[in-house]
Amino acid sequence: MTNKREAAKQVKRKRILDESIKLFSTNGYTETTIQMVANAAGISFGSVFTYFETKETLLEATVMEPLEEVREQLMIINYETEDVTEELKNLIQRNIRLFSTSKIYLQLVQQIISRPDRHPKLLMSLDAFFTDFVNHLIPLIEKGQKEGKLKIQDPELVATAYFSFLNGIRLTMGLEEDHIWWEKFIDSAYLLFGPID
Amino acid sequence: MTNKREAAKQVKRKRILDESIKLFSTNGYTETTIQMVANAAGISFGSVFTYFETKETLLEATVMEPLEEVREQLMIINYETEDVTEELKNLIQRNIRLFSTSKIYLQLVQQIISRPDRHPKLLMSLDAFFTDFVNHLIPLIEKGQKEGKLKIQDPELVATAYFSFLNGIRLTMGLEEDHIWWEKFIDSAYLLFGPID
Amino acid sequence: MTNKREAAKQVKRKRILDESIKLFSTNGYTETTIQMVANAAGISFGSVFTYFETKETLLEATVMEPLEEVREQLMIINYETEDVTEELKNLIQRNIRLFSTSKIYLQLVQQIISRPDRHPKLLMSLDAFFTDFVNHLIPLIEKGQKEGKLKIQDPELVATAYFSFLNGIRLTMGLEEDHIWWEKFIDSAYLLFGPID
Amino acid sequence: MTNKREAAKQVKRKRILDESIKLFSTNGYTETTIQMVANAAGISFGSVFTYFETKETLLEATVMEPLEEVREQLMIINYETEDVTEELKNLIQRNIRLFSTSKIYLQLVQQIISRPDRHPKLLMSLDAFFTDFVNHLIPLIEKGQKEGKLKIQDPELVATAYFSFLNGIRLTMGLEEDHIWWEKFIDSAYLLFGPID
DNA sequence: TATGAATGAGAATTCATTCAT
DNA sequence: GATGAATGAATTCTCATTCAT
Repeated sequence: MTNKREAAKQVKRKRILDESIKLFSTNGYTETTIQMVANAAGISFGSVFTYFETKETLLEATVMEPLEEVREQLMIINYETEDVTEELKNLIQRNIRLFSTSKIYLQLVQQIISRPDRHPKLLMSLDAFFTDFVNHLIPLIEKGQKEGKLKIQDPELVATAYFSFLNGIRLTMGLEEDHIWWEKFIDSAYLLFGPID
Repeated sequence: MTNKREAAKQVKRKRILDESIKLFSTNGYTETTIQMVANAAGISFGSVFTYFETKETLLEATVMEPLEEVREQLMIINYETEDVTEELKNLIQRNIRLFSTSKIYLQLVQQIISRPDRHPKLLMSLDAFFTDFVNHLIPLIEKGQKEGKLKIQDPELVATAYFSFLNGIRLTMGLEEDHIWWEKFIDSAYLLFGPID
Repeated sequence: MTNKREAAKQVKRKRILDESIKLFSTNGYTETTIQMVANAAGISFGSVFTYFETKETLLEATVMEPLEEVREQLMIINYETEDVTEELKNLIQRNIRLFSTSKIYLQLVQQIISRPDRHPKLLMSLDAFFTDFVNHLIPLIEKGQKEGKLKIQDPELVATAYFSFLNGIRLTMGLEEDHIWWEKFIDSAYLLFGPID
Repeated sequence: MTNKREAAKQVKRKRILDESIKLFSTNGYTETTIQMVANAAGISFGSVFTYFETKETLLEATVMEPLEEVREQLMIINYETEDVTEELKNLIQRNIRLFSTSKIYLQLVQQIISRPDRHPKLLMSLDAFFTDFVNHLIPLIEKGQKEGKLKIQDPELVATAYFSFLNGIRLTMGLEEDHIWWEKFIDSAYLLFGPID
């Protein structure tokens, strides 16, 4: 009984969130109206407020909830690998594919980052995410450097550069038509780690 | 006479533009009001319309005019150099310094890029700028590759990757405190070109 | 069985009413929401509608039901008294105490009276109450005048003046801190009846 | 030039204020919409905000500005009078006439007082006004008592009682039709001062 | 040219009421 | 009987743009 109702609620909530990603991403936060979200989700205007107290709250959920999914996929690293080079290339490929298939969501994230003063709460979360990512990558880089597979560089710098590169491509590929190019950037990304031969 | 008057006009126009960059960059287009611009520029809000027909027009000028300055500085390349490696490193350093000192303006540009559907006219211009930049860089990369100083890669890809990297750092450094880090990325950027030895 | 259930209902109904007095009195009719009443009464907001059809109905009950209690206490007059002066002073004392202890309720009543066009039904009831009060008082005043204890004045005028005075104090004491002052007004009120010596 | 424009502004502002008194008084603050005010004043909705920043600001002006006029008229007292009794009667008559002709405004004031927590700023001002009024009246009462014309009572209490009485009549006369009665209350009010003979 | 008053479309949010569970 | 999700009318306030002075 209650479960059924609760389930229905969750479904509806998810629908709102899904449509919000698209709308916020395309139109920006300010220029997306609650009415638009409601229409897209097939519910009445007032109902959006049943699920999200304010527009700001909705944005927060819209940004934060998918972030956890991204985190899960982005943080998969096999530190025990025999072949660091191989692991690194695989990791880059996974990351680039993730970025290339999350265009809409990432566009939204970049809007948030481009307005750092506006959504401070979100910015802090995104910043923490970034730090996490960098810290996850460092051990692998260190391993590669120890094994003489990678040039000696500050691992934090390398990880930061790599993450920046991923984001930068997303930004630039928003300008250009996005195509198979994405895959080509795997090699470029790899270079940032300073592979030796 | 007329010259004096004309000069005064240009000064005022410039003041509006300068304040617009800051305001649009910080508050975003929609959340910056003409009133705010007028206040910042020390004129009445009605006067803004004397210099710019609409808010959109103002944004266009705000984005496009500094772009020319950026272009000038970004496009300086000495193709005749004896030492491609040296020239490349100098170029990267100049570029990174330019990016690190243009934070406010670039934040504005990224807002535009994060909303590709919104300001199509501006997007086209920025896209053209990007293409220009890439095309300017290609000959130097080709020269380096021919001389055996750089790994053989698609020059367009390399140039694109490099430009993306610059933009990506700007994005990420907006998250992190911006500091001497910028300089450190010179080496990372250089790696993207695939230097041999 | 049914009695028990019925009793439980009455208890809940009373709880709603009690909380409504406080909330309507403090926040006004429009700015009190059914949700607030429900929260205060510890029930779900949907349940309020089980007990009161509409918000207006709730207000009516909130104003009218305590009025009967006030009526009972306000209308106690011993017409057969030997000493009119004594009876009058006692009556004033009882009335003033009642008013001083019913601040919250009276504040609500004054809100109703201050918006005569808004709740016409309630206003009629309050008006009838006022007329009743005046009519109840007249015989005592007449008796006092006949016995030469009170100055000859239109008894209806005197009663009206007295009732107005009570209400006026409530209003003014809302401004000032309410304290022992209330008791002091007994003498002032007495003067309105025109005591001789 | 500027004067003409400034004058026109003041006229329009006054029109808004005049209509606001009526509307707020009749419909209450919450149930008066800016649209209603705009319509009544014959201007567009948005223009109200040209003259008053917020609805709350408008209310404040609506309550406070007429208060100064009331103050002027209410505070006229000739302390040097030969005949305190006469002066007192005249004063009461003036006050009662003022109250009887300011019904609409006073109804608004009473709404404010009936919601003490809502408009704290206004309440403080009204409270200060009340204190002023009482303090102005005290010397005359003291004089009357010294001259043996008035019964010895705490002058502050008497003044407070008198002011409360005036307000109470306004409240009660809101219930009853307002008529010549007002004038009749002059004698009742006079009694509050405790005249001897 | 400069100013700022006037306008009104548009947006977020609130809330009484209804009604399915 | 109790609950709370759904609805949409209603309201305040914002702001680009126009235009008279």
